[in-house]
Amino acid sequence: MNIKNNLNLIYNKLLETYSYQGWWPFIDYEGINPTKTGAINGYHPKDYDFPKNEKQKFEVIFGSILTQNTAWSSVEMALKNLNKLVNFNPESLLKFANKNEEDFKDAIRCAGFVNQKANYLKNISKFYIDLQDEIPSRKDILSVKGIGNETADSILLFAHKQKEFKVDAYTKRIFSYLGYINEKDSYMSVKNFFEDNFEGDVNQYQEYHALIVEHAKRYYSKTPYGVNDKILNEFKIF
DNA sequence: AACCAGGACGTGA
DNA sequence: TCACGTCATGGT
Repeated sequence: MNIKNNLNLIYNKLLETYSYQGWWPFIDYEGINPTKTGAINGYHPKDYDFPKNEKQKFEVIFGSILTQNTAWSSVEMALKNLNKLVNFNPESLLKFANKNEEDFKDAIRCAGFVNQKANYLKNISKFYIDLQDEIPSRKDILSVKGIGNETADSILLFAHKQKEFKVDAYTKRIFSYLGYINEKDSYMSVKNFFEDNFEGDVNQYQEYHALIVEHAKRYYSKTPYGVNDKILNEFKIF
């Protein structure tokens, strides 16, 4: 059993099944991918040249925080609300959040955890205002309160196009079901597993994560996870 | 009406 | 380290 090869074979299988996912979605970009579950706008299949500007970069960064344990449809509404109140840059957000705390919270309330996320958005904004370099280190991003492993990789991979594999609950469900990892493995061990064994560039890192989400939404959202997953059944290794 | 959603943090063992 | 409670809201 060649695990290293299997991670690439699984990637190919998912890509063949669902095609290009066009992540990260943007609220002001009209892409089309009718096969995707949930929202169909904002995705840009097969185009990896994002973010195209600073505004989109911070849309990814703010969205990465807003989507913590939250459905994307809710995040999309929050971003649309926010877009009417502030420009997607750290100075604008921080200024508005401090002067109009309640309006700011009302805008993002639909994404849940409003009190926490309001603070997290202000924290990351301060971080980028003070940032000296163009691209922050993973360690420095993690020092921001509200940015954990997954959000850090989300920001690095989709906002800064850094080759960091993003792991989420779906990733663990699929690959523990198939027998490649254990459900309770640490974030970093799963991340390292993919980075050591999946051969792909930064665009394929983005695509793999998006494909995992698409696949997991269909077969790994209800327990027992994976029982109806016939697509990846051939890759089970136990 | 319980359960889940593209997690992170604080606490106590 | 690690398991567990908490954080909020909307959809199914």
